[in-house]
Amino acid sequence: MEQYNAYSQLLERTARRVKQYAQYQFNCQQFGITVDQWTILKNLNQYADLAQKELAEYCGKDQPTLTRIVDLLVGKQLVERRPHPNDRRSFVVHLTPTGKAKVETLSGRVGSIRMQAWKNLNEADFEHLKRILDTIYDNLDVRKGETDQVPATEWLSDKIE
Amino acid sequence: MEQYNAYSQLLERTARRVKQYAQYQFNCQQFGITVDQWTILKNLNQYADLAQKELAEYCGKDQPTLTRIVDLLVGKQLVERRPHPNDRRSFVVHLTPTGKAKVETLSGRVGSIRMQAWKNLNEADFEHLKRILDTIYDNLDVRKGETDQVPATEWLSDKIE
DNA sequence: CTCATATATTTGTCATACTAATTATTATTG
DNA sequence: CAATAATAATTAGTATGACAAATATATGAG
Repeated sequence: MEQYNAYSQLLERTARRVKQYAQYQFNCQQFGITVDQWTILKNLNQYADLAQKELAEYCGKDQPTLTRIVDLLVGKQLVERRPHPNDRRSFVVHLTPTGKAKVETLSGRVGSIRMQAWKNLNEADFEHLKRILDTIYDNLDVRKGETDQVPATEWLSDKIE
Repeated sequence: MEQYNAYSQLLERTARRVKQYAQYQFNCQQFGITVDQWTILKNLNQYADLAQKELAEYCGKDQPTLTRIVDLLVGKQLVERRPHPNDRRSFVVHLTPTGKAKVETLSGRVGSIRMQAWKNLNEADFEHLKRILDTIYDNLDVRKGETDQVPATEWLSDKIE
């Protein structure tokens, strides 16, 4: 039973290092944003003008966290909040021209940075990993069946189109 | 190249859920500590009276983070700082009787909680996962060769003895 | 239509991660 | 031995994550 604790820690430790490595490279190369901020910009560029709730869903963040990241991006003038056409409770987040330019400039460089993690691994490894992580994710759904969240599997395939 | 970004996010998202699920159960069952605090107690119980730097290494935390977690555990009277016998810069962290009792009480229950993540997976999956995560971890060693850190593989095998 | 309920966002609080800088002490070098 | 460099721990600042509560608006039941 002990080993499950160790596996969990291994997973967390690896994820932390992946993020830390990316952030380190972002800093060295003076991207001027954090890895999480990049995630927001990336998704906005892909899907364009999402409400914050949707954006949070796509980015895998909760709403308070998203609000704060959007605040920072607004401060950097990379995105702006626009009123939602049908719902005055809601905002649509829009990439500014500066933001769009940043996505386009950095896209390839982020890709190279991310790639570093996956050296020495092959397609079969990716498939294994994807299946295993999806299984874990679904094992831990606290509110199973109650919500309309995107199943783990679809979520990923959406990203890599 | 895009897919590497998505894999990284998948990994982070899964790790986050594993931690969140465990913390949720800790809270429901009123363990009175966080998952990260548990990691410290667990390692102290296993290795006994480590200097903070060593403890940080074993737990996969950096030193500032460890300092703060130890502060919280001292506040809960689960551990205490003792002077290091040979080095006055350093402290040794010691499990109090209360702390030791807590580790013993919770050990099995934490194991059960952790196990939940790994349902529907078999030994081969664990082996794959371990190998893949270790590969990633070693791919991202920023200061390769410069430090005496524990290689990924040994780190895990140490935990599950 | 009105009231109760649900939803989108924000704010607050605590815990953790990373970086840089500070302090006290130890180790090294000339 | 004295000056310098290295190390253990701490502190400070910023960002993120989880959760609870507050606010404004929308929706649904009667």
